[in-house]
Amino acid sequence: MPAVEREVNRFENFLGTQGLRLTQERVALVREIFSTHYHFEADELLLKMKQKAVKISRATIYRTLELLVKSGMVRRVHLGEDHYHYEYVSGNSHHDHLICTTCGSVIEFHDPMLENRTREICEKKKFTPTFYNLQVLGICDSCRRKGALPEAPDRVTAISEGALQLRK
Amino acid sequence: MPAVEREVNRFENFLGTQGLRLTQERVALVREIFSTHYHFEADELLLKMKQKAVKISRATIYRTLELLVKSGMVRRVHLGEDHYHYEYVSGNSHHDHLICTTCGSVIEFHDPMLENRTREICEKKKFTPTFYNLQVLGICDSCRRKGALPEAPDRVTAISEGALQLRK
DNA sequence: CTTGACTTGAGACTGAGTCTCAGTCTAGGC
DNA sequence: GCCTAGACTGAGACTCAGTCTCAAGTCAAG
Repeated sequence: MPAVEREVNRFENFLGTQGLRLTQERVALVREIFSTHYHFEADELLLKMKQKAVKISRATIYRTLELLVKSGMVRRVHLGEDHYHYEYVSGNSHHDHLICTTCGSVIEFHDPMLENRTREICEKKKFTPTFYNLQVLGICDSCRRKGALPEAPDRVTAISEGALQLRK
Repeated sequence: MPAVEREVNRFENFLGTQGLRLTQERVALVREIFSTHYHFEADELLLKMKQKAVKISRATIYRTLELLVKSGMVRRVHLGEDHYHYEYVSGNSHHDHLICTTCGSVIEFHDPMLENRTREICEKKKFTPTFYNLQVLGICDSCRRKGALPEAPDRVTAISEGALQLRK
């Protein structure tokens, strides 16, 4: 079974446990999400479906995304901009993001050492963690080569909350 | 000079370098921010000023916050909810957040080991970081004692982007 | 075929944040 | 003291992601 169909199946199973149905709309969305996108926005999805002449309303998109998040197949993340992004979860692996403030590209990484250290800190503070999220904003290699400056004042200010003064 | 007035001064200096003026409204906002709040929201500020019968419009609040962010005195952060929070920057120290999904409280911490490791990762990926931000969502000690469960499905889903499936 | 629960689209609504514009203020030049 | 340019402000319109409502459609089970 192709990977996408496996995801459709997974979603159907989840829906089953909730007494919900796998409809045409939901199938179409899951296929779209798991075949082309990795990080995406709700509106982007709406647009894509419109382009493909698949009629799905905004409400349904948001509703389906909510279900996908609940099922654990999709995750809602902040990538610096002021609205949500979504990413699908493959193999449930946790990862963090390096986000280029010049071109918007996202590099993922996973680092057990960071994770362990974070856990240690939580223990020390008697905090029971359920989820953690590390974002690093900056300039990716290819943008730096093109001469992008770390300053990028507008974007950085807009995104990232006073980054400027951290740099000396 | 009391701490708050020192901040007013700092802001005035910044404004000066930009050819901008320190107005009554700006003074009032800086005083408010640096005397009572630590993490706050724009709307909260609007409300407080209204309660104190200080007439300041929403536009001015947002404009002033933008200036404060630019000056580096205030930082804009995402604390899980779907709008911005602000925090003032004292002594420019970087720190991260443990956010309780039950009571909303925020514990700050700073860990050089994490910071170094993050820097190493960036080097490895040839990424030039300008800012980083680590958030951990979970349950604080006092909520846990009161029996709060890590599940808190609604809030966690709403906030935190599929946290549920990370937990086994 | 009926019932009841699930699903959908359309469009109204919300709320944070932004923008515009006309009027006000102020520093600096005369 | 008066003028002027440019900074500043409030009111309210606007935007845009996301949510909600409601009437109509669909489907499974009895």
